[in-house]
Amino acid sequence: MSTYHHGDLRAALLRAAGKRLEKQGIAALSLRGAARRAGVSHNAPYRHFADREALLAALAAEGFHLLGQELDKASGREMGEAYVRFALQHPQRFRLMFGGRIALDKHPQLRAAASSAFDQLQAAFSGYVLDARTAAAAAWSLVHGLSHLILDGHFEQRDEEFVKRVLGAVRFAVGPQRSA
Amino acid sequence: MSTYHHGDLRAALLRAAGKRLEKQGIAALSLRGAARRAGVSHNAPYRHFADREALLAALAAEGFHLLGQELDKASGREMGEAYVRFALQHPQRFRLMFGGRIALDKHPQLRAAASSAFDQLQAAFSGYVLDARTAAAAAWSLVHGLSHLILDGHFEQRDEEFVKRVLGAVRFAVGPQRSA
DNA sequence: ACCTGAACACCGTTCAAGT
DNA sequence: ACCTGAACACCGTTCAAGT
Repeated sequence: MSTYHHGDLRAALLRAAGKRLEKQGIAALSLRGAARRAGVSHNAPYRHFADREALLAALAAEGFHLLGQELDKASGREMGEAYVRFALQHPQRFRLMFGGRIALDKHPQLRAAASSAFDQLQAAFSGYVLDARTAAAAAWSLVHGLSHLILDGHFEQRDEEFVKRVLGAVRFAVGPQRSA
Repeated sequence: MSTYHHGDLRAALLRAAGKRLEKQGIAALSLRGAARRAGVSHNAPYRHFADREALLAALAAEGFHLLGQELDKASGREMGEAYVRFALQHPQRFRLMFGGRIALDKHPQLRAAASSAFDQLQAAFSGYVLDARTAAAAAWSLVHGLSHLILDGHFEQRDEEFVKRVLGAVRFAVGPQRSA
């Protein structure tokens, strides 16, 4: 047995850190801890991650890919609800993705993963609104802010019903309801 | 001279930490560092803050009070722009206030300061919409999400013009434009 | 290439002690 | 009450060394 890590130490570290993330929160993430849990010396992770932030960036990238898959499954107006649902189901992951702990400039793969998810939101607006970019920015802001504020505990409610009501209270002025 | 700290060590620590916050970011905040800069032993801060999180909570509370003042100055529809402006002018403070680093449950003064600011946003909707709470939640989500996404660098633009265009793209369906 | 142990400079936090 | 120094258990990161 004695889990050897051949080429997959990187994967093992991500698995260990990902587990710890949702259970203990971002602050509990450490390179030394991940190494310990993967059964290697505290120094081995540096072969795969330049520093702690690189580990966080990799975990965040996983999150963006997962979010993209969830948005893919939803269509049109349900995408907003899917976005909020993702945040509520993976609170720590969501915070990691959007908490400003990672400098996007230094991690191009992360920026790519993020804007890919944004593109999907934007696509939902293409073709039927005048200024799709602006409408998409507003829609993203809405769902993103709602997610964050719920996670931070600033609303009394956090059920699906509440989310739908808030999202339903908004119309996009540049949208089709104007030319209709 | 030799700055004695009589009763104001707390204030001195907050001043030192606040300075460091905007310059170096949240991760650079430490009780030991604040003590060093205030000229006391690394242990003195514990007389005024139970732990590191209590220091962060106090800094965040300052931020909520400041945000409240800015919202006070603005009226009605300008409050949204004022909110985003506050975030862009105090990025690290804003992240501290909303980054999920502080457990609101353990710091009631912080929760109070936060919901006081929210009340101001909500007041802007009272009396002229059917469901003021829902509309206010949507409006807060919109400006909050926009602020965060701009800070995280997810939009190419971040000028006032862009902010106005995004905020202007939204109508609140429960608002007066329906019954009008 | 991949992994190791030793070392350095930082933390938060606790404790016993001083005034 | 307020402050101190010593101590403990953690970090991230670097370095010289092993296979």
